[in-house]
Amino acid sequence: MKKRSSSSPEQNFPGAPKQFVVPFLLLQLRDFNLHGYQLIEQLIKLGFHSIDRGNIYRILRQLEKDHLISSQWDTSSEGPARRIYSLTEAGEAYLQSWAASLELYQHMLETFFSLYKKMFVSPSNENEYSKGERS
Amino acid sequence: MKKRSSSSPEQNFPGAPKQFVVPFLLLQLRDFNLHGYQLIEQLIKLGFHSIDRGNIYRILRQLEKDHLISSQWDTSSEGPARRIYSLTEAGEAYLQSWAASLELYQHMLETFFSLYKKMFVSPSNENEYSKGERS
DNA sequence: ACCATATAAGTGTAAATTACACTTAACAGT
DNA sequence: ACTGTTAAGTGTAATTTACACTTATATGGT
Repeated sequence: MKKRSSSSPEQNFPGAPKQFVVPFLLLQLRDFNLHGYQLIEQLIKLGFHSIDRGNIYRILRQLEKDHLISSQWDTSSEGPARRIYSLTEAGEAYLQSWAASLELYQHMLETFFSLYKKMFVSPSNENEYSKGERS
Repeated sequence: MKKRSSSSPEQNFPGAPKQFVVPFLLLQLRDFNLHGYQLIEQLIKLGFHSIDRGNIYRILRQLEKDHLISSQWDTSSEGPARRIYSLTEAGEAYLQSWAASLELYQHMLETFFSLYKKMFVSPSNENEYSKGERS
């Protein structure tokens, strides 16, 4: 029954959405076979502070169900057993399609900042842009 | 009881998350006082295809509850009444904090693509990078 | 022996968000 | 009267996220 932050202004930049996390996970697995704990560490290094580790494990299990990654237990090294993930061929294709999507996000962000930085446009005819209805 | 696309690879790039939509809404209202329908049209022009119009109206009502935007009915023009939104001072501050957050997203995307494009690194010592465990 | 810490992989679940379908209302044109 | 466009919603199942908690192996300190 507790209330969470929602969209209220006090705090911002919640955990990056799955749409960001998934392509990063796949990208890392393209170059190395890694286990969840390592993947999470890498994500944090890449800027994903405040990610929920539990949910990352869930995302990995889901990606495996979708046959985009595969796993096998590694009991060879010391410490608790690790589930080593690797990217499947389907996963590589999926990563490619994600890259295309992220390019769209990138263009949107560029658009945002190009508009955002137009703070003080042409003060001479301000009436054209001043607050009011547009035709 | 119907199943939705989930994270399965067949289709990608779902509607951009609220985290993207909100700053764009606020940015538009910084320069013009607009009503929901216009804001939605602008979003679509900016690349937000497949947004849910109903949810945008809900987001606007929520932003108003949070005192980030304010509205008033406009019955002057023909057609159905419009709810004209304008950005509050708190909303401007919120937009600024969102801009900072979006910069972080931008850096992440840059990182993604710089890693992603490193497709075929130094084939001479491929064994260093070939699939296998990292130390 | 006992405790704390680090590593590793989870589970439980309330709250928030998203997707998809549907509704209401004003006005314009045929 | 019916169709189309503009405008602003509501209902709600499915999905995602946030926060709390659990299990287990091994190491180092007291």
